[in-house]
Amino acid sequence: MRWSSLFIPTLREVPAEAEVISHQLLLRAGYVRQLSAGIYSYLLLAQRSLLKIQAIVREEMNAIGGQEMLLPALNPAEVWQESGRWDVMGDNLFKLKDRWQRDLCLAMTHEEVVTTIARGELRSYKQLPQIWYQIQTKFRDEPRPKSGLLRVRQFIMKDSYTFDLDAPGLDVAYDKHYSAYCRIFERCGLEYTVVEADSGAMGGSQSHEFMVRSDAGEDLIVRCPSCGYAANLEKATATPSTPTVADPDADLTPEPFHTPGFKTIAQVAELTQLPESSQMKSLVMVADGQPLLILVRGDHQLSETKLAGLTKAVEIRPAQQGEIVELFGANPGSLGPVGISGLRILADAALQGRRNMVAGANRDDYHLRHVTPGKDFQAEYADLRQVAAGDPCTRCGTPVELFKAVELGHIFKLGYRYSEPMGLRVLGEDGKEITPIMGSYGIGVERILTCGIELFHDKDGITLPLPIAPFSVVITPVNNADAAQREAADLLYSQCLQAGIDAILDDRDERPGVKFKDADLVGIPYRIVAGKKLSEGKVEFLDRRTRKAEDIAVDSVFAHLQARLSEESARYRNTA
RNA sequence: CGGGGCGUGGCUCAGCCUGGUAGAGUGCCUGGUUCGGGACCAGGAGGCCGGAGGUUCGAAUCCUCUCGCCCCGACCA
Repeated sequence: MRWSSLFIPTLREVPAEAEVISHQLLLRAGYVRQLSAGIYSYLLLAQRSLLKIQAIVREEMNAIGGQEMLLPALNPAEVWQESGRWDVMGDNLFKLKDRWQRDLCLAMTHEEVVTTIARGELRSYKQLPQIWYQIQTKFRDEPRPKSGLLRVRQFIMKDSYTFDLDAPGLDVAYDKHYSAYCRIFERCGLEYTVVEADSGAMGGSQSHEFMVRSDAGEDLIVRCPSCGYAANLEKATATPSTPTVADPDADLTPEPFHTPGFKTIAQVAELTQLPESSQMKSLVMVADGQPLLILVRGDHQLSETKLAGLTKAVEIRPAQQGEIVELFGANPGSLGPVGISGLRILADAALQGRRNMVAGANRDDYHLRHVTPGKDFQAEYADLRQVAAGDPCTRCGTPVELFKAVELGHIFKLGYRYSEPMGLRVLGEDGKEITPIMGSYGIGVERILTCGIELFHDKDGITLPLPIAPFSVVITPVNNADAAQREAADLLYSQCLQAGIDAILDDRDERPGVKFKDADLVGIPYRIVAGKKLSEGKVEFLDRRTRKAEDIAVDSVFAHLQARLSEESARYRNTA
């Protein structure tokens, strides 16, 4: 393509609304324009890159036997009501009415639709397994769209769904997706981590997320640098660090002491000269209307995800002050487990076996010392705490690290969550009805582009990996008015076209500086410049990432380019 | 939904406090000179100052309401 006739609106300055680097560069490099909060137009460059990403996804999905479909984005309310998600998804589901006032929604995923198709058509065990997928626009009314293309209300997703006869069959489908996803992200040139993920309150036995480390990310990942254990913080486990001070080794009785105005764990630690790890933190949560007393060690944080998983509650919220006073007769800051009855008490496993700790006295401005779990109160113990950086890894004892990441893909064993209630049945070999077991698997297509930019950029702009860059090579005559330069560039450009190389010819009537800056900004992996050394029969060949430039004879530069391209492409394929 | 910030030519912003004919840089158009890292000279186009209402002789500026965008939190397949 000839740059002079393309719409590539690059900007010199960073638009004020963009804060994360990928967002800034997507705007500056003319890839996207924003239409509204969380709604973007993908211009030429973004679309070219996204199409390359989709081609890779498609190839790998086809390679595991995936069958590509295209399902409707506009769905009738009925199927969502049938699965229960019409209500469960709440405001996140875009809902609308047609001219007859019938309820419709814009689909955020397609479990309901594929299950509807499957139950209408699948009759026999002989038809299983099935892997169905699509690459399609999804809609989610996010409460807070942000960070450019990272969290948006309309986005492209590759979503696939598998139907199997039994759990071992699902394992096979799941493993196929796992390895296909690895190949996809490797072929896109991304550095990623696979982590164990929370499978949610909706059941399901196993789930992995494919994450790219980035400060722009919204997820926190726990990883052991030694044994490779990696999990989403929501689900991660680790050994609690040893309490800073050992518990008093005696059979002591709880004893109140005055703590006027000392409400936080830190303040009480200051007063008692005992570390936070010697205290019990009491939190009151309301799970589906049921109040619960939650205990964690003073220096630990409650994981609401783990609590939700344990209680199977749909809605969990902190109790309000009024509710707390009614239940405990004291205000937050002086709450504790001693003397509480008629209330379910859940304690984090790290408190089991501890003795003589400090807790609130359920009387304003008083705490208790010498509180021993199991003796002074009874509780159910479970893993409820959020892992902290530096906690010893459960497997190998190495301190774990914590980092932010962006979720690129999520694979999920659904189990019978949809097939059972929606009545998907096939006949088995023995003539009896079987409910197929399902899996669902998603990849955020724009997130591959966005993470590619987050990972690969420098002060001059984008340095996307070759497989997902919008063009492979830019050919730049320094001065387009110079006939020799223009003709050399033209020749090379037409050679590229004939060879199927994705080249762009910068034939704009601009000064060289402008063309170089733009080429750097939009991130084309290779640049060939026809300039003043053309009179000596040489052109410059430049690698965008390394900035290495070499002078090459005009008549061999095309061969050189071909060699570099195939060498570079091979890098991404060989690792797969 | 709670907290904060911002809406002024395409982009970045000044002007607002202390009301009095709307500015700069950059980009864009025309002509000329220039041509290896965002050139220079000259001329020019482009803005209901987010919207509505109010105060005032007079509002970008003061007041009220409202809409939009961004950030933090809440929320969140």
